[in-house]
Amino acid sequence: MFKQFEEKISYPKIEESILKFWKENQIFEKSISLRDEKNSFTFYEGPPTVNGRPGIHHVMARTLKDLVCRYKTMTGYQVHRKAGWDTHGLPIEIALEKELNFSQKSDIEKYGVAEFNKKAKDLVYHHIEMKEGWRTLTERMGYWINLDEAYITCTNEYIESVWWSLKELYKKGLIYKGFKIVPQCPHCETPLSSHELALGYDEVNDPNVYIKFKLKDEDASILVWTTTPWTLISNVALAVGEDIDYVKIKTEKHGVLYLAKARLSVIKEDFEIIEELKGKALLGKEYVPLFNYIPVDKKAWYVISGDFVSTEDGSGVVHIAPAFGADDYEVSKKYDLPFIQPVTKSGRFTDQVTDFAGRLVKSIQFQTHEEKGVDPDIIKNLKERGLIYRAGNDYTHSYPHCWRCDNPLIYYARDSWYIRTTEIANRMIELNKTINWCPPEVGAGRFGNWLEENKDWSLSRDRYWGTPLPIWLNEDGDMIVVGSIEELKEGFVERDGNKIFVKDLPKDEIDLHKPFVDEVKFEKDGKIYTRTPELIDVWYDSGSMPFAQWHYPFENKEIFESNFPADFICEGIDQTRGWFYTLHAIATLVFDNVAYKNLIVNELILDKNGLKMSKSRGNVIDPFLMFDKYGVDATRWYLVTTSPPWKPTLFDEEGIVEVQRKFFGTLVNTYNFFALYANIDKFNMSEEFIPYSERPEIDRWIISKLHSLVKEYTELMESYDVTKAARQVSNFTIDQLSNWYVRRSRRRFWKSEINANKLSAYQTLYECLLTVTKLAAPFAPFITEELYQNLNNVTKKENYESVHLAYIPKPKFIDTELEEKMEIAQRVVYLTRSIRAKNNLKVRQPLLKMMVAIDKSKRDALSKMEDVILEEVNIKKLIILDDDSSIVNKTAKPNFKVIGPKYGKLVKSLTNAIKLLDGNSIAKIEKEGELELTIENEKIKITNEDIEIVSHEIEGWLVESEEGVTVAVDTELNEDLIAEGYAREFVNRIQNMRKDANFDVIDRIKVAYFSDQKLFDYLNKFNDYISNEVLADEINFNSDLEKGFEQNFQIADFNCKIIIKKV
RNA sequence: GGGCCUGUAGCUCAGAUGGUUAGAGCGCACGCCUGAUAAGCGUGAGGUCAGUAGUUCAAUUCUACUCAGGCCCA
Repeated sequence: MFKQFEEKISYPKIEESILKFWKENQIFEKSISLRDEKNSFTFYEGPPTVNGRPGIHHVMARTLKDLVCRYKTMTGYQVHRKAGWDTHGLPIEIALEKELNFSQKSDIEKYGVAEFNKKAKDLVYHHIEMKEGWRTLTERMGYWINLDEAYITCTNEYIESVWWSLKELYKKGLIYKGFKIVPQCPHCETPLSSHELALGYDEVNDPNVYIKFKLKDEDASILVWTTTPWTLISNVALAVGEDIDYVKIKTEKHGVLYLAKARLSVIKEDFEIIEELKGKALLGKEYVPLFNYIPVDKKAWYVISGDFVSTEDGSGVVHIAPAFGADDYEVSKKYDLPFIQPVTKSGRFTDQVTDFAGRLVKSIQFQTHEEKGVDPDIIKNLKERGLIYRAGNDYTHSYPHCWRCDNPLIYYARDSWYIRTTEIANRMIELNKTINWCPPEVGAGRFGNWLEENKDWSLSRDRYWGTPLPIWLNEDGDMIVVGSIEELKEGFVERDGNKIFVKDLPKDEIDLHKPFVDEVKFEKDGKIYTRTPELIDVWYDSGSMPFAQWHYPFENKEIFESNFPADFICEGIDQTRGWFYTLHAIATLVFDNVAYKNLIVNELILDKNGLKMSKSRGNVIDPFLMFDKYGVDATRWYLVTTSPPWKPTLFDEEGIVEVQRKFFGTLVNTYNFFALYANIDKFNMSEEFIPYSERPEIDRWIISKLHSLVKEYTELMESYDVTKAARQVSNFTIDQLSNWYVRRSRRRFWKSEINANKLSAYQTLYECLLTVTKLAAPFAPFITEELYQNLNNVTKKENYESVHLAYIPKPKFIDTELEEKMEIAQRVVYLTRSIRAKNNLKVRQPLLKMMVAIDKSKRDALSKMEDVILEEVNIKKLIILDDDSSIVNKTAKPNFKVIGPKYGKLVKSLTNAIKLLDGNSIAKIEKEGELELTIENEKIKITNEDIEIVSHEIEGWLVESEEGVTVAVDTELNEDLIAEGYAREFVNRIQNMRKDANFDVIDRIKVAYFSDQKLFDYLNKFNDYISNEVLADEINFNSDLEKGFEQNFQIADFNCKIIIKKV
């Protein structure tokens, strides 16, 4: 027996039981072990940072990852997939600082690095395993990935692989220490890399200040604009553009000022232009420094030239502080300007800056409190000295913020370690061209541009919880780079004044983290090497996962080699400069290869109003809530089908409801219909298989449609267009299978004894259901499993334990001609229904005849579909009209695609001429294939191809027309038709009563009714028909049935009481 | 300021190698059908395909610019 679904299905409940089934039978494990290892498809899991709870956007990315892997499995590939967790770095440290109530970085030192790191490790493991955490989400949503052998970035093995790769880079001369302007987070007291910078731009209001720099040798000032007043203390020069036009103006209040002519709009008072001059003329002018806290050793405070100066904002003069800007630093080297660095790595002024010593340069939000920056006080100071032209705090722009603590960054000159990625930038660009990006524009555009502007990778971080930079230095700056634990063992530690070699330490004391690694020292040629204290960028960790997840090259050499590069990865667009970049950069650096061949980029998920989801707006969607309400399948299906992954998705719960009702509801309903009748007929696919060629037209049609679907689906999936693939499955199920095939074929299931025709219907519907189930399986893994089990457990046609171990079938029976035929039939039916609807003619009322005018080439197809059409529209006779039929009025329409290229400019006049052609001329073209016309004094022979002939009305009939098909319906009724209509009404009432009375579909009944004699006269003619339809053994007029089920009706003008009773 | 994407019905989205009637679902109104039945189907209202200019016999589609929104970069 096929299992029937209850009327009210609880999808979440089914999903729970499927999860159990998978677990007990190890289906996931089998989906890998049962596939040929030589036919592998490699997927890399981008490790989420295990920090806090997962959200709906994680469900999106994980659905895409999962469905591609499941699909590949179902096409025969072996798809290994290791989960991974990103466990190092600032996000974890910050979460922990919060927990420990620390307010600044130095608290960690006070607390003890060893203890801090131990806590960090505990925290990440807790986040992985906690309730409603990562493991729960992954399992509940059916994301199949190996969680038990996940790679975890904070293990010794992982770090050792990372170290190995760094040593490889060192050997290639790609690692160096440099003094550069870097984005520095004063809160976290660490530099960030440019890709981290990309993660944290925010719209903010900054100071908008115009300052007067007094010139030494004339009574005038240069007007300078800045948004960072705190950098003025380090000012050493002013830059102008040599070719920019400047003006010298006189004002009442502020005296004589120099500024760019194009920026005069900043002067809000009356002024007089005294002189116009080029920037060149200003070069060398000396000015009085604003501050002199710090003595300088070189010539400073004069006007220099800078090609970066623009007149787009400000005053057209840029103040130069070499310690705080990349342009400033570069130009200062060119002019040999002094370097003033009065700010510490934590963003505070040094004691040298007496008035502001210890003050923060920017406001910072600490865990416990906010501390204000120094800008307002500097402005106040300058104002008191009359040096401010104008000061506000209203300059709105996007400014980089720390991606984890949200505080504004400062550009800051300092020492740090770099990877020379610029050396392989061209190679990265080249390799990138071989990657299949979905969508392509992100790869060519966003990522491509990024590669072209490549800067060296700022690798080091001044933090605690992360992979240590494996570099040891001696006092001369000579370095040792450690590439493995073996090499580390050559070092020693000092314990109680004793020197102990690392190799002699117990194994569990060797922890590739701070503070242990800092203890280790090396001795070479009599010199002592100590570790440089920095960690590496956490993004380097995740970018190393292709090899580090396998502890390569220390173990698993073959596995790594056969699984590199990945065939497929999939992450959010925010990873363009994150993981996508670090994977690509490291693969290019270490292996001179790509790290992935195909990738799907997914966009943000917004709320239904298009706003970003955020806790403060309260519009965050909890994935677990969706799962409990609608189930995982509907949520997954909705996310994938509502818009392509690479377009922002507006998340609307209503959408899930609709998906569930329309697609899943229809699919399950269709299955239930099948199960109902198959059970009655004891059908189980053990019957003789009826070859497609011997099946009725409608069966061959749906089979052909099904196989066309498989073909299209496969093509789309192969090109990673998963949204379209799923939409096709849904359209087929709803429109073709349910609304046409099943509806058209219903009678075959519920009528008559079992014969070839009925068997054919069962076999056809079974195949459709089974195939649709398989196609939908990667997207909706649960309900498809349930359906597959229900179908296959009875028939035992396949011996796969799970739909996910089955194979996507190959399309083999496609009959395009037949599909086209049915399309014509469907069009005729729709047109006919439209006529009936417009004229209020119920379908239950049979009509005598209809006529169809259609192009010659399609007449044959139409006549083959006659039965389907007539039955569907309840009309007795179909007349297909010939060309020379005089009842059709024909006009001609130009076929622009043909005449356009042929006649060019004549098209306009020709169009008019064609539209004016009369019936005779059209008939002539139809008969002779051509007609001569004179257009603008040119003789033109138009042929059949040049025009399209449209039949648009039939005299005296109700007519509808569309795309070259014209349908006309004869609405005249006679007594027989009326009688038959009544009989149908009567049947309909009884069927409804059977339903209301809860009779079984196969129960036989007796019928009795009371009504007008006239109605009886009509109905009596159709007694056999009625009995047959309602399974009645007898029908009696004007008699009663004891204890029968009775109801009163109105049939046309007659009142009627009907009583039915089971036999 | 630069790059990329988006702009089609009240809403969510399709589509068109440029061809004269631009589609679907949801919502609304009115019908219909129903032995799958708390489904289904049809009809109707609703669109200057963001705007302007250009290329073309023909532009919603191609090009340029403008406007609006998003993401990214400076």
